[in-house]
This record gives sequence, structure tokens and C-alpha cells, in this order.
Amino acid sequence: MDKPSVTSADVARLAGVSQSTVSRSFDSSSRISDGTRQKVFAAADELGYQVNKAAQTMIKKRSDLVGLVTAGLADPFRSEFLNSLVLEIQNNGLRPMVIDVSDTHTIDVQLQSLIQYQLSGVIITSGTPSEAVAKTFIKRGTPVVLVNRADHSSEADIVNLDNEKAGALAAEALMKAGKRKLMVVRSKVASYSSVKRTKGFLDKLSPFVKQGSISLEEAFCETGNYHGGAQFGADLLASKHYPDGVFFCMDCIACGFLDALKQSNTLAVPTDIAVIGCDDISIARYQSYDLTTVRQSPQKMAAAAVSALQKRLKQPNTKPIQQKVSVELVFRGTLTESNTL
Amino acid sequence: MDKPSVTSADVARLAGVSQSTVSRSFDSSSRISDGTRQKVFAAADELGYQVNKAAQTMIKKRSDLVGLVTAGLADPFRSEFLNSLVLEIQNNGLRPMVIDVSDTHTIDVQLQSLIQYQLSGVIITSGTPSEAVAKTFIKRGTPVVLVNRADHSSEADIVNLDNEKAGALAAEALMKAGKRKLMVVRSKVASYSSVKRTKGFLDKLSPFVKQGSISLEEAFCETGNYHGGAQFGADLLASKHYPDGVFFCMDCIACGFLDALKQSNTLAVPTDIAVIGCDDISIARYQSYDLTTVRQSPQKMAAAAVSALQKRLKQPNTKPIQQKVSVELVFRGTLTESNTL
DNA sequence: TATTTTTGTGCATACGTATGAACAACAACA
DNA sequence: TGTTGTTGTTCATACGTATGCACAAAAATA
Repeated sequence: MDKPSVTSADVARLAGVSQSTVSRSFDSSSRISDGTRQKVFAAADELGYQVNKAAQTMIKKRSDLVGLVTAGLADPFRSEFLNSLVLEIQNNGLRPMVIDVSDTHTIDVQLQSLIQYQLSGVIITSGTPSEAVAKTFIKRGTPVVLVNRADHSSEADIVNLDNEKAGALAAEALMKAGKRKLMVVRSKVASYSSVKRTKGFLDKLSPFVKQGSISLEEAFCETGNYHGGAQFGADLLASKHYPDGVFFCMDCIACGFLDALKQSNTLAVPTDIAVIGCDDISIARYQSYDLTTVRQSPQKMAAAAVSALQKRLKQPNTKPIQQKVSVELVFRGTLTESNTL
Repeated sequence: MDKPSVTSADVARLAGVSQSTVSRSFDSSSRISDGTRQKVFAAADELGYQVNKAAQTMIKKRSDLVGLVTAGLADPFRSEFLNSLVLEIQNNGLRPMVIDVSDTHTIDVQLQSLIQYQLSGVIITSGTPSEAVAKTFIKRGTPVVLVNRADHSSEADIVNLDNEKAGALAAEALMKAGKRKLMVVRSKVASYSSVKRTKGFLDKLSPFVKQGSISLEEAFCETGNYHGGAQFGADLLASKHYPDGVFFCMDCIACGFLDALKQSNTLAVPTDIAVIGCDDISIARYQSYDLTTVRQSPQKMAAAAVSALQKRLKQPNTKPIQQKVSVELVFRGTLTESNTL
């Protein structure tokens, strides 16, 4: 049953002022006498008045809704990141609307609704041909922030992890630990982050490869999750062609790999083979994995993305900003710091 | 820069009809001649027209926005469940707006915005004194669905897992496996689900306890996550007072416990001690844990919650519905099915 | 042919808010 | 006293859509 909601006109009536005075009372930049404001607030309190955002959106042309475009949220890092994003958005007086585009059949419908709801901004974390989507929104005047996505679009603000640095840090650590037969693994389905991390890893090592002191191989697993890693591990063990140090572009893949190793019991970690992951998802800290990894801070990423959005909302016509968020190597059991000394 | 958006009036002008005809063209229940509809659709396509949901909300008094109230989304099961909820909501022509109430200081602000945005419905999955919140919304005419929450409120629709059955299944399995010194563990911070699961476990066993064939203990860990389980495991091992079968009310606690066992290497699983978890989060399937558990289907839960919401949107004045979603025991390594034969 | 029914369209209005313009009251200053 | 400025309030309107009502045209019925 639709109860008639309390409007600013109701508040005005009770406070004995006009509707516009009520509206202005809630706008701190309007000049309203202290006495009147008190009266209005009291009346609003009494009636339980809350502004109608739909009506407000029509006038202000700002809904304060932020679309979070993602492909699923079950992936461990993704869910941690979304958590941080939601909190950050809330703390900025905005509201998150989640759009899952993992079902490619309905992407169009999902994206249409982004327009319908007059979003104030869109943060694209994955999925879809992001550039095209970004341009659609920007053309309509809606700010877009791309997170860990390709940076060809010159129109959207971009927040990236320092992915190449992540790969480089992993390479360095493995070398310092005296590992010489190295491997880097990512999912067959290329993601921007993984490609960049791989590149960082390869670039760092290429001088040593040329000079012959290090062997280096690039490998791929079927899926970018735990099971892909487990499968990859089983296959690698079967091939009897082992590296002594591996960098995985995602922690969850590394965890699957470690479980495959554990099951076969052929190679000891980190002595026979050292393993480094990337992201530092919470599972990496579980005792069973105790994974050495390159940490990505979801809080920092979220803060950067939302602050970019806020800046653009205030100053729509400035040049797009590209930001790189720093990374840090975390030593745990699969490559200990003492190994590297 | 605010580009003026395309309105139904623009479409009307281009199609040579009135604005109301455009509006009606998009409403399948209105009678519009085929020819006119074609013209309108063509014009709408050409201009890239999308309805303005803010304006529509004002008239229809329905935003089609659904609030998902949760306390964080990093917890494994919670994130899987939210994922299912988001998909289910999308597939019903609705939109999810996530509200994280884990920060108790800002709960009021968060909930206010639920009202401001004229939500069509609210699904409360955790956090906050849910009953009070539910009543607030229902009083305003907004349908509320409570998921895995206390069922005292007679006004909201409720979807619960069959939590007591979950506990009972675990108890049965442990008994059948010949375990006699049993224990049930949940987080010190009581949640509705955990309490009910514990109750189901205890009730199933109480006859045998009275008759003296089984010993039974209720225990608590500090936090309802992996680390709480690990801590609990370490403490239990130190106490040298071991059960031979344990039911954990959450998988993640069980995983922490298993890791503690593994590290000390005192007890073999499942021979010395059998472990059963609850929820069947994806980590439970990881080889390191291979956890026998009572499965909760997030898809089923989500489907039930959204369908309850849809029913109430169509028929607001029917009596509240309470639903129990079935559970199922999944045998894995920490209590094998052959043990129970 | 006259009357009723059906079909398709347009007109006018309402939803609840924000805001430019007008205005009244009053103070400040010459 | 007349001019100018300041402050606080109200009036009127716009935002983009949906929908009751009126009405014309066409179809069906008498």
C-alpha cells in the first residue's frame, strides 16, 4: 500500500513558511535566518521528512548514484575491491549501484539502465569493451573512471595499479633468491592487468636472459582462478619440466598451483620451487598457502577511483587524469625474505 | 559538461506525434496503432532515447531500485550470496543499490538515503537491528525481505535457510560415522543463522546425550572467520581435550581450524577428528581443505528473496510469507561418506 | 441512416524539488 | 528625505514522464 510520502510542502505548512524556504533551509549556502531554519528543521523532524531524490535529480541533474560495472563479484580480489569501493562511495555522499555484466547476452540492457538512472558517474572495473562504453557515457556528459583497464581512451580518468612494477618486484625477488629457471603464468583469457604484470616481469629479466644467466618461460592456464591454477600445476608436474621460480599474475591461480604441488609431493616450496602471487587476497594469508605476493591495496585503489570521480564532478572540463597506485612485495612462506639475502 | 539529454518530447517532435503518444508507445498495455509505434521506435532509436527514471519514478512512485543492506561483502559466503542477488535482481528488471552498514557510526545516514531514493524494496541480509529497520520501511510502504534473520517481525517477508536441518544433518552424519565426542562451534558474536544451526545440531543429539551414548559440547571462537577458526584450533590443541567430531557453523571457521590442525600435526582428519562445515563456500572445495559441509545454495536463496519481493510489489496487502530453503550434505575429505556406512 | 462502440491520438496536469526573479523590511549613508 | 544596499522570504516556473479526460475517426450495430 502506497503511503503518501512527506513532502517539503508538508514541512512548509507545519513550519508556517513557504516550500522554497524549506528547500533553502536544507541548502547551507542559502541565506535563511537562524530562527526560520530551526522551525523548519523541527517540523521536518516531526514529520520524518526526507528529500525525494527522484525530484531532486530532475532539477539538479545529479542523482549522486555511481554505477559500478563489474563482471561478477565472486572473484576474491574483485569482491574485496568492490567492498572498498562501496565504502568509499558511501563516505563521499554518493550511492553505489552495481551492474554485473558477466552475462554477455544482457549487457546492452544493463548498460541502458545506467543511462536511465541518470548516474552521476560510472566506475568500470571489468567486463565489456570498456572503451566503447566509456565513450558512450562521456558523450552524454557522465564521468567515467576506468580501473585496471586499457589506457587508449583519452577521455576517461584512469586508475591503474602499477602493474609493471608488480611484475618487476616479483622478478627481482626471485633473482635475488638465486632462482634461475623462471616462469610467469597468467590466464589464457588476457586481462589488462595480467598482461602488464607479465610485461613488467619479462622486461626486468630480459637483460639476464640475453646474457644467458637466466631461462625464462611464459605460460598460460585455462581459467583465471583457483581451478585454473590447480589444473596448470598438475599438467606442469606431469611434464617433468620444472622451473625453480614462478610468478602468477593472480593469487588465486597461485593457490591452486600450490595445492597441486602439495598433492603430488614432488617439489618442496620454496627450496625446489619458489612461488609469488599478485594482489594479496585474504586467502594468501591462510596458513595452507602462506603465499609470498605483491600486494595491491583495494582501499588505495578505491580511494583513487572515487577521488578522480569527485574531481571530475566538480570540474568537468579538465584533462583526464591517469594515476598509478603503488605496490609492495610481501614475503611469506613461498619465498622467504631470508632466501633473498 | 552537461549535454541536454534526449527527452520523449524530442522523440515526439521527430516522429510527428505528441509526447503522450511516445510515452504510450513504450507501454505495451496501451493501445497504439502499429504504424505509430514503428515511427516512434524509429525516432527513439535515431536519437538514442532512454527513459528518464527520475521523472518516471515521480509519476509511477516506483524506482525499481532494490536496496541490498549488508554488513561488508568480504566474507566469502556473503559475497557469493550478493553476487547471486545482484544477478537475480537484474534479471527481474530491477536494480541493486548496495548499502554497507558495517560502520555503525553512519548507519543512520545510510538508511536515510534508502528512503530518499524511493526504493521499490529492501533486502536485508545482515547488520543493524533489522526488525526496527524493517518496520520503518514497511510503515512507509516499502516492502522488506529479511534473509537469514530473526523472524519475530510479523510484517516483513522472510527467507531463511533451513538452518536447523543443516545442524541436524551434520549431527546425523557424525553419529553415523561412529563419532561419539562431539562439539559444535560458532562465533561468540551470535548470528541468527549460527544460533539456529547450533540448535538443530544439539536438538538432534540430545536424546543420545541423555541416554549417555554421546558427549556433546558447545564452544565459541572469537571471530566468525578463518582467523577465529585458526585461533580456536590452536587453543583446543593446547587444551589436549579433543572431540572426535566437530560441526562448525561457518565454512571459513572450519578452514581456519583445519589449518591449525595441519600445522600441529597431532590429529588426523577424519580418522581422529571429523570436521563438518556449513555453507559450502568455494574455498571448501579447495584441495587444501576439501571440507565436508552442509551446502547452502546462494542462487536458491537469492531467487527466493527476489521472488518474495516481486510478489509483494504486485500484491502489497497479502500476509507476509516465510520461506525455508532446503540444504544438502556434501561429503568431502573431512568426513567421507564411506565413514558413515 | 442513425446510433453506439471501439480505436487511436492529443491536451492538460501532477509528481516534488530547486532556483531566478520579485519584493518587502530594514539598515546605512549622504 | 531620498538613495543604495542587505537580508529574508515568497512566487512562479521548470525538470521529464505518465495518465485521466476529451475528442475525432472508424467500425459495428440497429
